[in-house]
Amino acid sequence: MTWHAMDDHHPSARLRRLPSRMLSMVAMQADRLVSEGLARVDARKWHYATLVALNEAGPASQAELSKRTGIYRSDLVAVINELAERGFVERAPDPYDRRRNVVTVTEAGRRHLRLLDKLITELQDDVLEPLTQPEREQLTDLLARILEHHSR
Amino acid sequence: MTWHAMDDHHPSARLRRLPSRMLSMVAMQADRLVSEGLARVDARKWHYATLVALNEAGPASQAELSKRTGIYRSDLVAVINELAERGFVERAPDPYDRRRNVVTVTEAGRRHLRLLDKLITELQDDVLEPLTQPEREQLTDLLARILEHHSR
DNA sequence: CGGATGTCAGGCTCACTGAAATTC
DNA sequence: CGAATTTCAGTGAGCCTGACATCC
Repeated sequence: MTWHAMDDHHPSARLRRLPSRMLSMVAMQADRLVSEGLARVDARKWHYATLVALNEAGPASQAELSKRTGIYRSDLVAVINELAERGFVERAPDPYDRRRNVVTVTEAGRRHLRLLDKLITELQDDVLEPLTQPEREQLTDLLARILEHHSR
Repeated sequence: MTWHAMDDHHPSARLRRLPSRMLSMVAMQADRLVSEGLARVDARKWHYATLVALNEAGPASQAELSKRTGIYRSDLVAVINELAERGFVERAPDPYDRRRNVVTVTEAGRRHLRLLDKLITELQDDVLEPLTQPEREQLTDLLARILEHHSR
């Protein structure tokens, strides 16, 4: 839905506690915090997702990366372009399967990932600030169960 | 971020438990369920939000409705158009303040809202299916606190 | 005058589709 | 051949800005 800042607004009681609506709004708040935080170091969420995937499971084709990160194959092109421009990954044709590109993290990429990891951790902390540690775990558990349930 | 169905994919462990990412994904799942459900009766989320707001607090100007629902005042125009086309609301110039329109629910609108209310309740149930009742309350409580915290 | 209101015309991002070209 | 891969072009929705005319 289209909600702007609800600072001084008074949505109806029925709307205020609608789970799907709250999920949208909280997701939007979280997204904003994370995106703005990452923008301060000229990064985007996808950069982080891609670098994490590459770092944890090694070099991969773009199709493989798409599966690991959940980014669409068609959108991954631009992400890899951006990361390559910044020198964080290298894209080279796969000699064993010439349809593919092999994407590899560079040393600069690994350095950048360490920075992003720190930043992301802080930003998650900002998002969840009002919750205690056990509450945060509760939230992620509940979300994980919903997520898994709707992914068959 | 851009995630498609993650049925058979294996996102890295670090990504899988990222709160902001989980929030985005669950919100997207919920949004999809709700939007598809509402589409079956030719309705959109905004229709519901607007009808609820009108029904609970009475006729209002579009600016007032924007505050109640969180829909941008520029986007509300189209929503009111759609609801008016379907005969669910009436838009009339306010005789006491000629800048404004007064938007009023019709009887058909009230009937439609009762239908939507039933539908929305079922859809929330679908979204939260894997959770027990106390867990659902826990989730909405946690979300409400985050929401409120980031709205100053 | 400053400020609110309804409206329109865009902006940008995001999720997603489709198709073409190449290679397996 | 059918299937997979990269890439590009484009759609449609959602969020948001800006501007204009009108009226308080």
